[in-house]
Amino acid sequence: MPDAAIGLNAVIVAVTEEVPRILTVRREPPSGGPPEDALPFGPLEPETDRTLDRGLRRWVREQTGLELGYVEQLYTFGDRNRDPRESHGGPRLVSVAYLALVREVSVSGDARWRDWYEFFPWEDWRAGRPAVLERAIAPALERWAATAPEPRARQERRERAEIVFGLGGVAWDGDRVLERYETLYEAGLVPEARRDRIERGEAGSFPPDDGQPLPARAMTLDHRRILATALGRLRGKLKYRPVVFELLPPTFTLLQLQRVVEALSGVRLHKQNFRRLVENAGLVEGTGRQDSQTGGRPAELFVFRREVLRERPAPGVGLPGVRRG
Amino acid sequence: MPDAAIGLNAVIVAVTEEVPRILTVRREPPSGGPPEDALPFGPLEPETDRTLDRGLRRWVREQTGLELGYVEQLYTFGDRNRDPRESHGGPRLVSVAYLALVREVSVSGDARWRDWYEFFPWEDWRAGRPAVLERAIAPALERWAATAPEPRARQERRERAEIVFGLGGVAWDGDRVLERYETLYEAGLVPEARRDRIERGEAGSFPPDDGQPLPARAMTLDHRRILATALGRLRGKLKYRPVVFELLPPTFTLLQLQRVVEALSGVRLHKQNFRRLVENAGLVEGTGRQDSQTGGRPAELFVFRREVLRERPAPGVGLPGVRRG
DNA sequence: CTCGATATGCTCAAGATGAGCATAGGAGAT
DNA sequence: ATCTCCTATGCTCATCTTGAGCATATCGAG
Repeated sequence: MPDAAIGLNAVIVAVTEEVPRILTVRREPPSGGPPEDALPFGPLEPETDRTLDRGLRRWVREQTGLELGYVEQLYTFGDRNRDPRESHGGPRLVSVAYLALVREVSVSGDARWRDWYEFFPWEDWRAGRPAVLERAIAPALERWAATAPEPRARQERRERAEIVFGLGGVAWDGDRVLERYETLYEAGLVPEARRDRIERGEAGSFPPDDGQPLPARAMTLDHRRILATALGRLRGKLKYRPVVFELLPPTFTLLQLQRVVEALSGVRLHKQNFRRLVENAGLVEGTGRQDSQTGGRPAELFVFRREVLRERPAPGVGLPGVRRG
Repeated sequence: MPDAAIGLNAVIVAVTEEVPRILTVRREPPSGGPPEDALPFGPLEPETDRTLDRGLRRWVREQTGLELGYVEQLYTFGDRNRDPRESHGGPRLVSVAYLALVREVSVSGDARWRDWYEFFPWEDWRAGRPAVLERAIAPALERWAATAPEPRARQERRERAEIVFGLGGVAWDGDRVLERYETLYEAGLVPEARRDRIERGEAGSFPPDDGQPLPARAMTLDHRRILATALGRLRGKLKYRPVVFELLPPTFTLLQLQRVVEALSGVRLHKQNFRRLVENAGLVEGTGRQDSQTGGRPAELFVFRREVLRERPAPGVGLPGVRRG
């Protein structure tokens, strides 16, 4: 049975000051050149790592000094030539990606926290519909659609662009982060699409926008795809599992909770309805104590109510009162 | 970088005559003995399989003659000693499991279709709360809880049993298939738990019910765990993506649609509300033609409405009017 | 043409959601 | 002291969704 190497990637998420952040390290790209942002990653040690997530925890500890708590498997990436070294005799690299949620924010080594919306500016609707959508994405996707050879394919590309980016009257669906990234990749609007094609020797003239990638931070290899997978999964999970609390201190105000949910989902919520939902769902419990750092009337401090797991089949925060863009 | 072997597993689902079926093959267990049920599986060929799902399609074709359509990655299983051959010098085996939905039901080789509820009888609530819950599962889990060494651990086991199996007044959550299977595994109520412990040389006296596994069909290795993962994922996905239609002929009556949803989710639905939901959601479109095989008033034939993908962010069938057990 | 069976239409109460008004209770400025 | 600016928190109300069930339609079989 032929062999392959198993890699482990971690998307480590924290939210501080209303900014969702992910932990990155700096790595030289395999083809040489200046260091790029990367997710913490490393190989599984088949001899010593009893389970995949233990291997992951070991690697993260070694690279960043962080002890992970909540961890969840995301997806396994195994296309050939994810890493260009494969074409030069390297082994087939299959990577298992994980999502981790943490509270702490002190890291060591070359690790640093970055706002995840630097990598996906079009995903943050908290200040309204991002301008990059109309200004850059919509016209570039229209050029992409127009250059398809068949009328049928042009139609399909337009439809896809409208559905995933909420153009032409279609509603925005926050969870489709990965579909949006993949559409941009196929349209040649992210620099890694071009880089990958060059490395594979397929530098055709095909996608029209190769010269002007969108204003967003890139990552090494396919790490931005992994990040998009993580963001989409987390946004979805928020709605039916009480995972936000992994990102909050043990005690918090309802506005803090709301801000974290907003940071992750990328939309602003209606405050009163948010509280009603969270309280009626029995997700939280007042402590009687107050937080006077609010700059206004002091807010009550709440804790997560574990019993909710007994009472409700799928307790999550939902997104009450999303402001329609 | 040390190497490992990549395996690919397929959970292939079809629904015929209101029975959800999965495709199994017969395989000798690694330790010898009579053949057991297994999921179609085989190694990734790093040289020839460009992507993981291509490798999977190739293997399924070779083993069963089936061409897969809809395919979705489920989970990657990588614990050490999933396959006992590892302890005898074999390579570390990491398996990527996939879910596939098909319509066709003719297969070749030693492949055969099996009712998936044979493997999980407690998951089928269509004829009311399964008797095995009260008769066997609840008391066995209580024994398991009672034998925990610490009072705290006893409490935690009871709570877990109640939450995942809907005991003691907790509502049944159809999606938690995997959590239920894993609870039974830890409690020693499925034969593979005992088998794995013996193979690892840990045949302690610890779980109390080792002698009397539940009346359910087992599978080789950890394939029943993979199957539980698939069932849970499919039940969840049903609610927010129009995947049922992958299992139906292009044209169908609303009752056929309802029966397939019921077969998968394991609960009976309120008919009128189901139609209202499905029609209001714009998931289907009448064709004007009728099916007169109903044994009653002829039913209109419907088709899936692709446009729904444009209109709704998360179109799925939901489960309106679940009869509370 | 009546029975049994299923399809399909409709109603109605209860609950959830979207949106906004109104009041409460702090801190800092005047 | 009191005014002003904040944020917290309580409450209302129209609208939509859901759960449940009644009533009627339309077929085949006897």
